Amino acid sequence: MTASFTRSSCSSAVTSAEPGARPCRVTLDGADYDLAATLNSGQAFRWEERDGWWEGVIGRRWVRLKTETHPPGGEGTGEGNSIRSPRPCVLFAETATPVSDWRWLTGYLRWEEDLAAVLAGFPADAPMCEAVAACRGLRLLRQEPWECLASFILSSTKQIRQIRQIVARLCEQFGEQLAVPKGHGPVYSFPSAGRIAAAAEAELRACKMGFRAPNLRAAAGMVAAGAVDLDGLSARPLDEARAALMTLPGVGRKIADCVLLFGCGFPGAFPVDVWVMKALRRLYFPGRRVSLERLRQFAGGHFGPQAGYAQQYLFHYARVHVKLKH
DNA sequence: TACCAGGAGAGCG
DNA sequence: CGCTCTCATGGT
Repeated sequence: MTASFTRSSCSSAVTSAEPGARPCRVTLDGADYDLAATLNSGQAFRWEERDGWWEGVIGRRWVRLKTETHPPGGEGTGEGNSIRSPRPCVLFAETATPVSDWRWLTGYLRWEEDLAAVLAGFPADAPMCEAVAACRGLRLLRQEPWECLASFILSSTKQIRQIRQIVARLCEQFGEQLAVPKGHGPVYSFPSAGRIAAAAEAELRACKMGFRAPNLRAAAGMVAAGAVDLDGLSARPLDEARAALMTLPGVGRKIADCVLLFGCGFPGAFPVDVWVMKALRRLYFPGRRVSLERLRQFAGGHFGPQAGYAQQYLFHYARVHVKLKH
């Protein structure tokens, strides 16, 4: 099942003297997409919920999103949570400027990905079944590699909430202002590697990124100079791409795997952070001492070709579970 | 107050 | 190899 049915409406006036200010809408059909879980599960850091919409920036476009999910059997089917029956889901999207081709959006969201096929590749053990049941509709995104890389260089030993604040300051300070509909506050593009490389370390530290500032600046310089070709990574073998990323300062195994999974489309990349580490130990090795490297080894063999997707379910499941306790 | 946060990298035995 | 320490900042 793919989301092939598209309805869109744009103002066709192209000669307007006002840059922006002409909203454009589209409606896309799909299935099983939890926008809140997906945009708020520590993959991307620029989405905010306002008035029932998720507002954010993709590339150089402001956009806001909303979904409506319909139960497949109509009324009277109760809360039956059968994994086997996908729930139809409609996406509403609005931009500030005219759009004729929406692939930049469907690609970012992986809107047309067959989630059931992905889930079918997960191991059928109890922990994964629980995670899948608890995080229905959770998706991976396909982000721009540079924004993903820079964001995760800033992520080390930071809470997700703070990563968002730092990224917001960085964009406000060094990004370019984008068109928004009337009544909305200003938004900014994610600054290019060249722009960040040209900034002084003190300017970056003013964004409250602390000791990560020299790493971000140096990594930006290497990317801007072509020392690491981010857009070429997806065509290389996983191990090679990872090694290339790890030549960048501030990029170790975990952050490299985040970029490979969220930005470069490697489905087998499996980032192990403190949350996933705790989840793996508690769910699969209770009462035993297992090293980080051993956990990675286990994950690579146990979760199959969609290991990265499984990791996102474990991560989100672990975080939501902790939040429920408070 | 003490501890933790989607870590990395250096120094040590 | 595996362990420990530090880095900067804000939230609980």
